[in-house]
Amino acid sequence: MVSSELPKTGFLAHASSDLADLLNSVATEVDLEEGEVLFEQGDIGDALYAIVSGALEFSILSREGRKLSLDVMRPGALFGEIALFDPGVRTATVTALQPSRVRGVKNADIMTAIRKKPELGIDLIQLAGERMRWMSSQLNDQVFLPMPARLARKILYLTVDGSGHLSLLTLSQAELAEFVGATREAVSKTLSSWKRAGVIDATRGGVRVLDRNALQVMADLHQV
Amino acid sequence: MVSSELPKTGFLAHASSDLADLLNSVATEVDLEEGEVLFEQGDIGDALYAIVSGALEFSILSREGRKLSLDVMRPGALFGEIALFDPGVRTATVTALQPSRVRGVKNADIMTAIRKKPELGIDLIQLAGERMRWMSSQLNDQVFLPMPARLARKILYLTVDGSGHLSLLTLSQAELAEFVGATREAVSKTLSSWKRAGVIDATRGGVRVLDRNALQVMADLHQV
DNA sequence: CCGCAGATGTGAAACGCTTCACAGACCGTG
DNA sequence: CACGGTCTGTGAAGCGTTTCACATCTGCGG
Repeated sequence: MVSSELPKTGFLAHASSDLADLLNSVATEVDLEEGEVLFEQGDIGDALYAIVSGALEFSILSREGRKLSLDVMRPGALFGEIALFDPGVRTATVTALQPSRVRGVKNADIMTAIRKKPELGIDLIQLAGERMRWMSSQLNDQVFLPMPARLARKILYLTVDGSGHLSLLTLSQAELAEFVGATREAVSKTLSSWKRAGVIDATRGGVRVLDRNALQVMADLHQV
Repeated sequence: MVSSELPKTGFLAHASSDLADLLNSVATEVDLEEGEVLFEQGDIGDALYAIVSGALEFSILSREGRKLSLDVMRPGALFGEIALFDPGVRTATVTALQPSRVRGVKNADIMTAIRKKPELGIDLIQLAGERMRWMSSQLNDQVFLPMPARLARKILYLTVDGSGHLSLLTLSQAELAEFVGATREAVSKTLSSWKRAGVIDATRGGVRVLDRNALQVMADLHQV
């Protein structure tokens, strides 16, 4: 049923072993191609997932088809926890950005596991808590910050990686625009001005961070 | 320690009895005057609260002091669940809109209770799930909807009450503006136009809904 | 019943972002 | 190596909302 090693990064790094045990016993593995959708906002879902390898995008959609991307999730990340005890409509869409492998555990299996090992329930509440904090900060940013500050924050956020900082972010300007909730043109214009200032270097299909501190300043400024 | 009856409305209406038992045994009661702040974004907190009576406002703050109000919570509502297993900085501010009474249960007490009654952990994950769904919809609204649609939605949302619909919403236009994330002037102008159309009636310090269906339409429209 | 503070109405100007339109750059593929 | 499609840069006009500046209303305390 399970064929590959579970990573010890992301949320899994500090969760109790009960969670890893669960993912090693009753989970089913799913492989995704680049661009494949694991589940979509509006689907009925009752499974929690853990990322084994690859990278998945987490986004929400408007009724008119506009997309707001929120996160790029990497190995060790857990998601889909809302559906755990409130199996129902998914509130977000998850898409593979690269060929990826995930493990899913069904609602019912987690319920029985929690009744046997309450510690597991505590882990999952903590997971939900972290997600809530994070969602709350996203709402804060979207409501209170002007576009350039949101852009700076997302670039900084998406270039941290367990150990340290990645300087290169491989997202097109169109994709970045979906992350900040703005148009490609607006993103292009601010990136251009930052490039002129030597803060970043923009190449086709990617952004390289040159001066992290300067970006940090942009992220706090309310005017450019 | 506990002197008054716990309501059977809100989240408490469909939670397991373990939760009510917990709130009846180890909880401490707090009385709040109108305008009093129970906790503030940034505080360290480790308690979950249930509302016994009154009404509390749930809001988030920007660093510059702007406020986005999200909800008015009423008897039977539970909140502060993020702090449960991730005791740390509160992500929101809770203020009494009227004299209110709440019951708080500490992190540690809930942890021991869950280890004895795993069912309780399931209840709390469900609570977290509901909150997540709701936060997600708030983010969706704020990002994708124009101000008039957000205003219509908030008015509709804040005038439902367990049994049916309240027609009168007692919030000033300035307060409504904080709920929709806009200025008082902008809110005043759209309310005026709706008043002219006979959809609502605006009096000093309150809005009365006359035509719920028409408001429903405004809530879905992307242009006025 | 007067006065006054807070609540509401409304217009004009400014601003940030979108929309639209298009030009140029890059890159895989035939 | 030329072509087509995607990605990027940028200007001009438009739109919704904020900001600012007042006028007006309303209810309560003196």
